[in-house]
Amino acid sequence: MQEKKTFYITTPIYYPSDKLHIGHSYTTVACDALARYKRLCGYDVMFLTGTDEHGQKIQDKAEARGVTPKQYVDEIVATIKDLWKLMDISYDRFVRTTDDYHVESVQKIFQKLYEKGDIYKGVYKGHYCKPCESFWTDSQLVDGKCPDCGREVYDAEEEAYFFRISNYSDRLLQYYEDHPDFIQPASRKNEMIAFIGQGLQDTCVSRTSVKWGIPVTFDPSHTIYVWIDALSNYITALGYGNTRYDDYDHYWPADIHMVGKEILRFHTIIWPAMLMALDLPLPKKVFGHGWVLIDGGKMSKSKGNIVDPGILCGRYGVDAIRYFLLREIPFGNDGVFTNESLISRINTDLANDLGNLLSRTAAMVKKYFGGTLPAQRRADALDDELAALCEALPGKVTGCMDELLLPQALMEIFKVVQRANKYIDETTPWALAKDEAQRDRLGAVLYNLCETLRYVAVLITPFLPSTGPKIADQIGVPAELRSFDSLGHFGALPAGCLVPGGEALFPRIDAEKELAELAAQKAAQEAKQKAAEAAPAGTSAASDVAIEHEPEVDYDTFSKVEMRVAKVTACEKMKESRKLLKLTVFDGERERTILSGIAKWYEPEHLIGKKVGIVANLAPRPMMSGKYLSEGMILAADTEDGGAAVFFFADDVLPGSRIH
RNA sequence: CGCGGAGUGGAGCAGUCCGGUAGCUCGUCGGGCUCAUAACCCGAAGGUCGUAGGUUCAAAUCCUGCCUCCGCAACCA
Repeated sequence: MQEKKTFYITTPIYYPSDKLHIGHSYTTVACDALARYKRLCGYDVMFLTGTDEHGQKIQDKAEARGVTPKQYVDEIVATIKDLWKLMDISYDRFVRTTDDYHVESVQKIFQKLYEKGDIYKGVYKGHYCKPCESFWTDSQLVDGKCPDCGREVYDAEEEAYFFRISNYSDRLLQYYEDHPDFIQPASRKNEMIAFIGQGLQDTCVSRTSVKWGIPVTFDPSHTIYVWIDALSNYITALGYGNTRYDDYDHYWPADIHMVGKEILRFHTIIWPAMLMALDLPLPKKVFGHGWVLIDGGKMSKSKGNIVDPGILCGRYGVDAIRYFLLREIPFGNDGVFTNESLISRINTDLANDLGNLLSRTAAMVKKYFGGTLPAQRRADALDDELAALCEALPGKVTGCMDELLLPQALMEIFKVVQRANKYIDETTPWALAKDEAQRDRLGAVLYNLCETLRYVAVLITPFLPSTGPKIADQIGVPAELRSFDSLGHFGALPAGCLVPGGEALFPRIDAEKELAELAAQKAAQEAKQKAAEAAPAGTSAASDVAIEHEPEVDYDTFSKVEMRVAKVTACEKMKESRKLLKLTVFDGERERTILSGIAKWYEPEHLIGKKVGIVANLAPRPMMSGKYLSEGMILAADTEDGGAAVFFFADDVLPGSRIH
């Protein structure tokens, strides 16, 4: 017996420092559809996802919460697995970078690269400020002195391990040339080539300052930094360097690494270089997909526009959300999520076209034939186009999937749905039903519709895993006719099959009402939030803005922050920056310079003469590679649109007054 | 001159590599049908393809300048 062809596909491993949002769902759902499709086509599929659990940020968050880092990530990983279960993600394996076997493998990989000379112990040459216990590079110094305290610094070195990636520039470029499909979409390939062209710096692959990480075996004061730890998950999860799994030889190299465009560089430069250094084959394809944008911008907490996939699935159904993501986001580009477009997709495609086609077909079989299709059928030339379209569909969808054109694959399926709706108009079954002589013809028409729906049901299942079987159930498709192979020729559905029908697949949404309700919910949440802000002691349990809290501080700690009123004496735009305004303020004693990222929302002339709040004892900060020094911070709040609102004080407040 | 993307009917996009009647989805308008989830089917209107020049028999498409928007990087202490 011939061995099945394998297909290995991976998502990035996600960083569990927060709840996942719709963007993570997008990546994962896309991989899931591909994995399911390949399984349907008979491939031996390995679909890997997981979490990247080390690093400073997790360490900090855990500390703030008063739990160990492991406890912290365990909790979040549980919610991630719940989300994937909810979203019908059929992953075969879930790798965590804190898993023992992964740790063991990563340590071996690090050691091997070190022994080969691809990792070497190097130093950051720089400058050390003893009182501040801080390490600075040349560019960070201000006038050759410590940027924090302005004191003298010593020449010093901090040790770290480096990966000799510079050695691999030429081989990487050569590989791109020999494998034109390695980086997808092609437009991003040029970016990567340009990046390498600038010259690759050896990458720092260890930290001494981060404790929450995998220790370097032969030098335990170092932990392994993200690249080697995280990227290698794609092979450790197959058992490379460990005994937990044993299918590295079976599945590697990966067919597709699916990643967001922001991490494409690491997957097409660092990761292949690592594999070259390990003398391992490279993945066949790295696909950098676009982002799910909200109202034309990136999701961000300060904008309060994080879309929670769990809530959406609860409201509209998992398959509706999966459909939207897979259909609406163009191949390799960014796509925009709005409630309007989501509802519109659900109504027009899923409810009107697909759901209604099933509903009207099942209703007619029931009405005219009591729910059982007759064996007596009379064909007509009108049927040919529909049948031909169905028979061509599996090939078309496969073609799209091989090219990773997921929206196009769905469009092909829906073309058939639309053709079937048109077929009903052409054949007018309700007219045939009035003429007893046309009974055979009517039977054929309804049979063809059921058979068309069978094709649709089978092929749509990888995208909409619960809708496909629901369609098949409603037209009584036997189990053996739900396979890809059963789509060989149009007409396989047995005669006399029972068509039970059922509930509407996707109830139509009253868009106006729904949008009004969503708006009302949003307003209610905002009001709740405002109320919570007005009453600081109150608990704001529900809010669509994820509020991140700092650990509680005592009064002494708070009083260490010296906030004062200052008068803006001068203010100008900076030609080097679009975001920064350079303000000169009088703080009661002296004038100081503060750079503030509010240029987008304030004109300099509107600020001059105003009294603003500043943090007066914030350590001065060199900016723009040390060209400027910012001596403090202007108090401002985030606005709804992601902008900033500066606090202004009344005329009778004197510059220098303390703010408590 | 830091890097990159984008500007096409009301909205969102394709077409641009390889010049030759400007296409799709939604929306609007008109018609048809009544099996169905006020769903389905047919038809129409609507665009000087950001802008100014250039190359050409011919430019959304190639070249040059300019304008606007958006990411990224330096940076928002």
